[in-house]
Amino acid sequence: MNQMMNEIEDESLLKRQTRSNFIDEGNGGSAGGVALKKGPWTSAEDAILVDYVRKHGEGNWNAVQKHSGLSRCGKSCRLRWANHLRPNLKKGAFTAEEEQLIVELHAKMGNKWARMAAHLPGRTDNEIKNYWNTRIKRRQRAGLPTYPPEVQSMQESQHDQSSGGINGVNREPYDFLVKNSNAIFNSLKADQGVLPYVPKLPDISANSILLKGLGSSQNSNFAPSMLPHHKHHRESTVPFLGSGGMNNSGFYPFDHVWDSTFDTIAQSFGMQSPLDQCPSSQNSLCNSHSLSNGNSSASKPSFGAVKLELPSLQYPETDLGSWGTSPQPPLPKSVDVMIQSLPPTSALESDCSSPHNSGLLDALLHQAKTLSSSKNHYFDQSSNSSAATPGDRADSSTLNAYGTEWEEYIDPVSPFGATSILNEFPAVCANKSFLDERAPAQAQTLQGSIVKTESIDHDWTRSSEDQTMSMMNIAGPDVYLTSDWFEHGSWGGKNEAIMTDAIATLLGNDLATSSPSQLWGLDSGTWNNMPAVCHMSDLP
DNA sequence: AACGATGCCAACCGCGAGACT
DNA sequence: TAGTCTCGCGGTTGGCATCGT
Repeated sequence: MNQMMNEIEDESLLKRQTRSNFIDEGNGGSAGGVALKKGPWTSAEDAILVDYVRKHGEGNWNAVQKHSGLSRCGKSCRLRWANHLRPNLKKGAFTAEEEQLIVELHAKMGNKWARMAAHLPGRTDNEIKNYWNTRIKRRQRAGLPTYPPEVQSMQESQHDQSSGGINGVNREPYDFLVKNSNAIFNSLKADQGVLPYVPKLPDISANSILLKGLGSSQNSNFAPSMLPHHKHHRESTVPFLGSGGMNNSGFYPFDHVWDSTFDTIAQSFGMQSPLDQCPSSQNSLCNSHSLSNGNSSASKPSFGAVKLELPSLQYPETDLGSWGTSPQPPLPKSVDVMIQSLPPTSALESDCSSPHNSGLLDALLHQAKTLSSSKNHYFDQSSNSSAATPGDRADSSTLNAYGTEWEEYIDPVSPFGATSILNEFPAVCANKSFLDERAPAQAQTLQGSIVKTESIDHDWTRSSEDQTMSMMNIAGPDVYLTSDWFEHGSWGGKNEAIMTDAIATLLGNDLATSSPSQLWGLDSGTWNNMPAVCHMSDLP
């Protein structure tokens, strides 16, 4: 099977390479007399680079060319690694939530793509930049303002509230942060052993950070600290989470910090965010997420559109099994058929799926509303969850910065309407164990964090709110985050049997047969001997 | 079916900042 | 302290895919 896949992929690679005449060895400059290659990367080069990073870790990129024989400059290697090869990259179309966040972040930061990427775990600055540029072009062509009115007013309100924040009226989010961020930080610290690309977190408590500088930009934004940007101080003057970043409710920044943090944590464990749950009750459909072509641009239905996320099109034959990619299950033909036949009205399209379809601006407005609503709803419903504390719930109302209305979701004419979804996709909404439903999505990410679910998740969550939200209370990722199983470092490889059992419980036996050590390409001995916290350079 | 416009993506380039010598 | 190295960021370009006419 793998061989067949590789052959197919090789063919497409060859085709691509032939098309692009990519090798430009003559112009690539030289290092030490060796002509440096430019243009698209081959799978062989990828393999070399991956192997090098596995052995030596990230950094010292110029040494890659010297020591690995790769005819690429260090810059090129770094770029390739950061944008395509590093683990936990989220590929594919931006979710509506991410799009919304990008707009908001850009309103705050401008063209600071790297900083924006820090708030979008798994996304690269290049991706965001490309997205923004095309989006701006589109909007400018349409004669629309760069930012939706909500975002613009939010910007204005930030200035108005520059004296607000922790000492201001709205202290609740801060209290919540203090209460819960230590747990998050602890989780992240433990996570470092599992997630190769989560850099070392400073050994400080979130509490101290919050106390020291929630109002100061330097420390308040801990999302970037989870990323390997060692020089964040460079542009640390732009407030994001700090008091200057508060909106009218004072809760907006935390909303995003939570999203970002949660996403990071969830991704580290191959889980989806609460808004990104694999909703399907049919494993086939869920599995299809990892296999169908989900390269769903804004112009395509994104319902259930998730693709097998190869690091790139040029990445067909690199054996990344040791990086967490286990052989993918066979693709049921019916899955593709089903997905391709999905009517466009079900899509959570970024540009034109608003109920009114009156244009880009309306679509963005609609997005903002729906996203806000979904967040509110999740937090409201998951009252028993450790992820949704009373503070959360209390402040969920303040998430209504965009004047959201839950009723939109059950609007029968809305593309997000519960009835329409239920009617059109009965398989999606068939009743089944929530654990069973969640399993495939989690499994996909566990196998390498290279697949993701897309807006299908939002749609389904809304459409089957009653049953699913209650299930989330016991099955949400927060449960795992706060479990002893996690805290005590089982993920770090202390006990593979426990790990495997846990995965079996969570994912079902099929997927759990890939043990953690297998997922990481380690023999069980190595796995068991690994420290609870390890780093990529520790991996063989 | 052909063609142009547009979208999307990957990669390169130049520059600046910090680290190192 | 100055020069060099390394890294990361943002801007830009080029090529393929897709869409619309």
